[in-house]
Amino acid sequence: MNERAVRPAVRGNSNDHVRRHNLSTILGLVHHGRGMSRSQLTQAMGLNRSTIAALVTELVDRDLVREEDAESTFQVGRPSPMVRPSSTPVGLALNPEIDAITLGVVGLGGEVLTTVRHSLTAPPTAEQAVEITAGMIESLQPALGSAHRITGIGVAVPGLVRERDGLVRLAPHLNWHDEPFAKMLQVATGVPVRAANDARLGGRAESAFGGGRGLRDMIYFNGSPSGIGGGIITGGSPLAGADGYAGELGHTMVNPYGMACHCGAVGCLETEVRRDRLLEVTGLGAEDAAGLATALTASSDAMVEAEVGRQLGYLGVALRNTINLLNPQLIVLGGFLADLMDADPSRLGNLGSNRPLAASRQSVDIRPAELGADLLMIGGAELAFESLIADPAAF
Amino acid sequence: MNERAVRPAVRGNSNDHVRRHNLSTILGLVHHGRGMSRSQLTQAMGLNRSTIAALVTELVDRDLVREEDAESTFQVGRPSPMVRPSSTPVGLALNPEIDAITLGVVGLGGEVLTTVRHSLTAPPTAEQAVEITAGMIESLQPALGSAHRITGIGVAVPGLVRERDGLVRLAPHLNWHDEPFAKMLQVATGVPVRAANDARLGGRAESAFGGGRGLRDMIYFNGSPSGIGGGIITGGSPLAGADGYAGELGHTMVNPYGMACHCGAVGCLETEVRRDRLLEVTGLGAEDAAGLATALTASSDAMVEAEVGRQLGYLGVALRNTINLLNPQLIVLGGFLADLMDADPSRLGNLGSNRPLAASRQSVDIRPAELGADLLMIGGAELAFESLIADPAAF
DNA sequence: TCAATATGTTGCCAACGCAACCAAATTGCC
DNA sequence: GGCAATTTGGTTGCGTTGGCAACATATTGA
Repeated sequence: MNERAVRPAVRGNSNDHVRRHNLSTILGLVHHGRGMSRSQLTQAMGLNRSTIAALVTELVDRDLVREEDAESTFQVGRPSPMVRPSSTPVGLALNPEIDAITLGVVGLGGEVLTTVRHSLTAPPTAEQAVEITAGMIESLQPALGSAHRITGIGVAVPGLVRERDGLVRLAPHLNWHDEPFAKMLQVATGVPVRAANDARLGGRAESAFGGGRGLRDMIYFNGSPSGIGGGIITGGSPLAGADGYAGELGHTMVNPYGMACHCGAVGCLETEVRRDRLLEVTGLGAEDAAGLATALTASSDAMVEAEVGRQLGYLGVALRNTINLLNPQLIVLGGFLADLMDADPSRLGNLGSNRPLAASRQSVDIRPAELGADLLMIGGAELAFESLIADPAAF
Repeated sequence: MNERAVRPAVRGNSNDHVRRHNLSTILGLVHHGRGMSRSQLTQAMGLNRSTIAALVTELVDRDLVREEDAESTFQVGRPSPMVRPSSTPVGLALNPEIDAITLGVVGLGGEVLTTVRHSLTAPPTAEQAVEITAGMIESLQPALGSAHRITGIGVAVPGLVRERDGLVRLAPHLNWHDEPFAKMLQVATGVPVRAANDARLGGRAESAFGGGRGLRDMIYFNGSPSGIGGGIITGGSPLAGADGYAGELGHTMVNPYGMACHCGAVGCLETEVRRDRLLEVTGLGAEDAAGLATALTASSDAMVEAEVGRQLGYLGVALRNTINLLNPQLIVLGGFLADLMDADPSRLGNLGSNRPLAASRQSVDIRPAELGADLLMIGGAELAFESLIADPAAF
């Protein structure tokens, strides 16, 4: 709650601010809870019943939430109507990758309505990605019809993104350097665009709708074919850092005698813990990656066991460091890191020679991710909904 | 139904909260800025002049701030009076150590008014520390007189502290285990007590009044005789983690083939980067520690150079990890880590094989601490003032 | 049937911050 | 020295918001 001198604490009419804050809080609760009864809202916010009623009515009028008949709660008393997200506002989530561009239509409440995948034969330039995306949105328009309203586009970029303005500083696999992607796409589509690192958005998705629901301090580790990234949630909100680059868990030093990383340093987590090596030792191809988890647990091969042990050891170092540094309640492992954990669940449970401080260790749980393929769509939509939820009355 | 008794996770906002928030913001600005003119407050907060006037008047009536004649600004227009922290409210800062207990009286604005040091021949038990502290406060009372009012006590503990309730989980050098120190001291003195890790409080002090003034994302590394700790500020407020244990930078893994740490892990930063080794190679005793900086820079001894290089290398690993993880604007080195940096300033400037990601590296500055001996007194007082600043009208 | 727990609606009150006005104080130009 | 321009302080009345109380109503379970 500490306001800093550098930024105005309050702007404009503060009566408006109260209203805005309350509308925002209700919409946020309904969005992240996928629906709450009025009495739950009243309790959660500590406001008067009549105040909640007035606020909910305004959100209904603005077509941002709708009220449904009460669910049977088997409780004494008059049932409280459910307040659910309206299906009218939708956020678009975009994920440009080397072999495809994926676009999702996501409703409030984090429900993925549609996903469209545009396959590519070569990594797209930023210009191509903008053009293709604009076309995909164009072709979605009839399906969306007038029943939906697009609130924004959230782009999950496999690279470093300056979140302030959506400048892609570096996306090595796409070979993008300093591309003002958010601005380009906004000009092309006329829709507000925000962009962020993909793993960071995955973390937001797991925090909002996955294993981190309701937790204030969690860390998401994402293992992708091209490396390891992460997203940190502290105090209930995503940790961005000065420019939005925070969460680069893949570049934690785990082996001083390890290989040089493409980032210029030595012994980074992502040079030691790699999906391709796991596929290699299990004899799988990149196209069989879905079977990696079963292959790892089923295997009794010594080579496989050794590689799994080696990688889990390095992962443990990174876990220990982050637990000591951030004292999270939960660590969520996504992508192939979840497969790796499944291959020897006890190993990460007691971190052996990588013991975090006992007190911090006691309060943390390490679990695989709950959200699956839709992770980045949900995370991207969080970005797309952000300004709507921050100020529902402005829409 | 009395909702105010409970503290729900998400709170709504009401008119009362607006007032409280605005009073709090003004008092926080005046405290951290050590005084601001009314017009500056108006600009910083974006509120109406008359509103600021009413708020400042209330704070003056409550004897939390005072108004002084305007300073000459050489600007056209009617001069705006300076709003400065009142000298009435004082926070007490306590720092129990193995060889002494230090108690400070600190005014709003972070001004250390008095410091009393009680030397010890043996590390105190928690009970002894409480007793001694109560006596020290008692003997301070006449000096304080009725002109000052104690708002609280903030304890800087060399160990792990659960910030929620001030339980000292482990203070190895004091040999305290699970001591409810804050509660004990509160019962003994009748004054609200909060406790936190010493390095975390050092970070808050540097953030509020040192090199981190006005920055939203910074990290403080503290090198003490007994180890390395740290404090993290993100988004303008201290990062606590689930229980307040966040910031244990001393237990970052920097050398997998290093020594076993007392924490149970191997190769922690604080087992490799140690003040006692620096004193040893420079031929200094523990009592000459103040001369360490000059000894290190003056020395041309190869042994010294090698040890400095070795320790800077390991420190670099920890810096790289935290920069990649948290993308701070500033890293402040305190204690003997500042001496270490001074011995070879260029070394940490370009981190060599410990290169953080270029984008994150560009936005970070690495500097020695600005605050000296009063660091923990100022940091402790921040804790003591916290509830006052959060709700000035309650006092 | 009654008690308990909800919601809906209405009217009133207190509090907040703002706009508008006038007064005051300082700088800079003539 | 005088005057305009500029900036801020002081005071008052206004609009908005949320809290609260009171009463009617809906639903469940004993």
